[in-house]
Amino acid sequence: MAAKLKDVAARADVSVRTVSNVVSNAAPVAPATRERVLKAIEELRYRPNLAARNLRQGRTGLIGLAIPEVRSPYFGEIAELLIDAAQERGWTVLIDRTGGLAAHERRLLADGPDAHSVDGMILSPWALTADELGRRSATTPLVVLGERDPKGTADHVVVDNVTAAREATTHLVQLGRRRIGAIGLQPQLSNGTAELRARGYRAALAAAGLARPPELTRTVSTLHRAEGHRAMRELLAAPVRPDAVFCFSDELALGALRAVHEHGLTVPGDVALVGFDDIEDGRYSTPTLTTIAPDKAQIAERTLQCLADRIYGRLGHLPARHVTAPHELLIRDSSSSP
Amino acid sequence: MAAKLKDVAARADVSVRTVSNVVSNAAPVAPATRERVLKAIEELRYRPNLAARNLRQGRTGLIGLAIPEVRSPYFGEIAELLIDAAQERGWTVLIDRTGGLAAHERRLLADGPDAHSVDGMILSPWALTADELGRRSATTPLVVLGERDPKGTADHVVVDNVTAAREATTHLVQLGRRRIGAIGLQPQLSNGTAELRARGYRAALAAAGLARPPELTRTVSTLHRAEGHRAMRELLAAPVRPDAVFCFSDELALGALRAVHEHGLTVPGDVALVGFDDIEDGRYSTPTLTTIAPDKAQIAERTLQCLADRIYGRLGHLPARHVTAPHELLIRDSSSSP
DNA sequence: CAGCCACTCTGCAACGTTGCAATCATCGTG
DNA sequence: CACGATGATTGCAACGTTGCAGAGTGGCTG
Repeated sequence: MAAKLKDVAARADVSVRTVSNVVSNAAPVAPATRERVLKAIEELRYRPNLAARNLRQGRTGLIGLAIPEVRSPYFGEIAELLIDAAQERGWTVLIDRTGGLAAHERRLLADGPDAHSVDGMILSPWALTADELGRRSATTPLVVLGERDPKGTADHVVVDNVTAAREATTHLVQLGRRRIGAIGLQPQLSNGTAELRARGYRAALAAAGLARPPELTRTVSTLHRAEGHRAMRELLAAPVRPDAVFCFSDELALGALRAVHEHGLTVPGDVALVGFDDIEDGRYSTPTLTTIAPDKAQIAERTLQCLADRIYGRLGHLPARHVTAPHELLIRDSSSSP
Repeated sequence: MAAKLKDVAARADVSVRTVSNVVSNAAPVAPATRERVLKAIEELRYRPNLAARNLRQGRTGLIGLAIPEVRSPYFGEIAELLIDAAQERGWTVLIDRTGGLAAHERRLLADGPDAHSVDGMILSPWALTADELGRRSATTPLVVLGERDPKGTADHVVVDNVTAAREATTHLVQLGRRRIGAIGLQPQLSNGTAELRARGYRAALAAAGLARPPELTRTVSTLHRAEGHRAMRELLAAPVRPDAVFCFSDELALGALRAVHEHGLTVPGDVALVGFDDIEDGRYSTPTLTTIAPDKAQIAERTLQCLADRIYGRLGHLPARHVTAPHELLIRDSSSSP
């Protein structure tokens, strides 16, 4: 049987309330008393009962994190940083894998994760439209990762996808490439990210006065390697072969890289590649992968900052905040001309 | 204000207890009454308060998962499968990243994750000795991932590391390789896994009558790519260069792969490589990576099976179980002789 | 020395749920 | 028709904690 406040109180010969005051620093306690209580706590190995505390305070100490998948390198890295940032603030993260399913995401918005009550939610939506996000009725503080409706009711933490994609594409232009393709469009998803990156891609080509033949862009169903692999094979099979491709994720780029090699061509010699996300894999692939690196640490930090502000009500009912985290173009071997 | 049982009861014109009975199926309720209650629940958007339920029942519905890191592909994949398996059983997984620190792991064993109470724990120890695991005083059901003291008090779910490592090494022998190195020994860790794989590696060489010069084995501080990269560089710089290397993880192997390429050599032509874990990255690297593939789905499933048995007391106080999940040697391009 | 204040400490009640035991209605059976 | 069995429903208490209001103690001030 675990020790409770009552047991500690009996042993230290004080009231239950005083023990509680020591434990949670709710009211001043005389040094001598505090000492005695702490000793009793130690001896009985007392640990507060979270369920009771939560019931009383209406807080759970839990943060819900809903992401499409844990195993993907990008989300894995983000999840880890978020978990660390949450831990620093005394929260524990409860992970919910949406699998990118709209129904699952919708349920989360309405009910919270797994029927567990949480103090706040971090959602990385995949299939949900900005509209649905905006209409959400739940009152749990929510921070959305990724660009969405600016008029939405929730805080957003984003990177500037249009600018980043433009920079990536412009980099390829400056290498002297002229048939620059793109892999990663997702017209079937209401997910705005792919569209924003596509916009940056087109803007860069337009600025360079380059043609934008539709056969140089490929849509994908997921951002996984397999899709990048398939898409690149299609591009290489077409009559007009690209001499560079901007992939909307590093995983797509790694799949594409493999397809190029299988086709007997070289990277960056025949085809230059740029990815997006700066996952660790890209630093050890052959060749290493040029990529857009979002500042993930800052994304995590600002996300929790937003959440904390909402939970502790520091923002009152201010309108939703839009935080843009910085990014950087990391030029590595897949796009350097040796 | 969220609706509670009382509100629903008032609206459905029944007692609080009856609503509770409908919600938790604790006692039979007449169809008509149930209907009325469900309607009220719907209208008021009632959701049970978990904190109160937990307080009353002494259960939390939470499972702690403690792993060294979330971002690593292997643990990410395992975590995802565990989360899914837990969800099927109505549990929510709470992830605690130990960072592979002994102190952190020790604290977990004593206190549980983040001072949150959980119904059960899954621990993938990194730095903890079998001895410390065995001396654990906490009574929370615990399942340990990875081989440890067979006399321990906790259930274990493992793969047969010795056999797997022997198979991997024997495969290299059968390719005709004679200077077969190993990357991944971790003598500084009490973690038994590396030692077991090393044992299998040595056994295979001994069985083939091959020499085992110590300069062909490399220790590492972590299982990351960077360490594999460094270790392989050292092996290639030595006077006796290996013609094959068994890496104790796929990440090590991918780092090693890069080092081989940087050295102007080819895989598998000059050096054949075999990894361990079957992470997704290895299926898309160039060349694709031969590896030992543990049956991760089964690891997750059996782990939760064990945990459920403990939590629901089906096993009573039976001695600790040792479950061995199957594995498989997947031969891919990094070790085929084209 | 009365009066006040600051500092500690305390008891009570409540958070929302469920286990327990009791009550009430209904039905089948001897 | 009486009685027990069965089924449906209920009230009370308790889980371990903290907010609140208040009591006790001692010192300082006027």
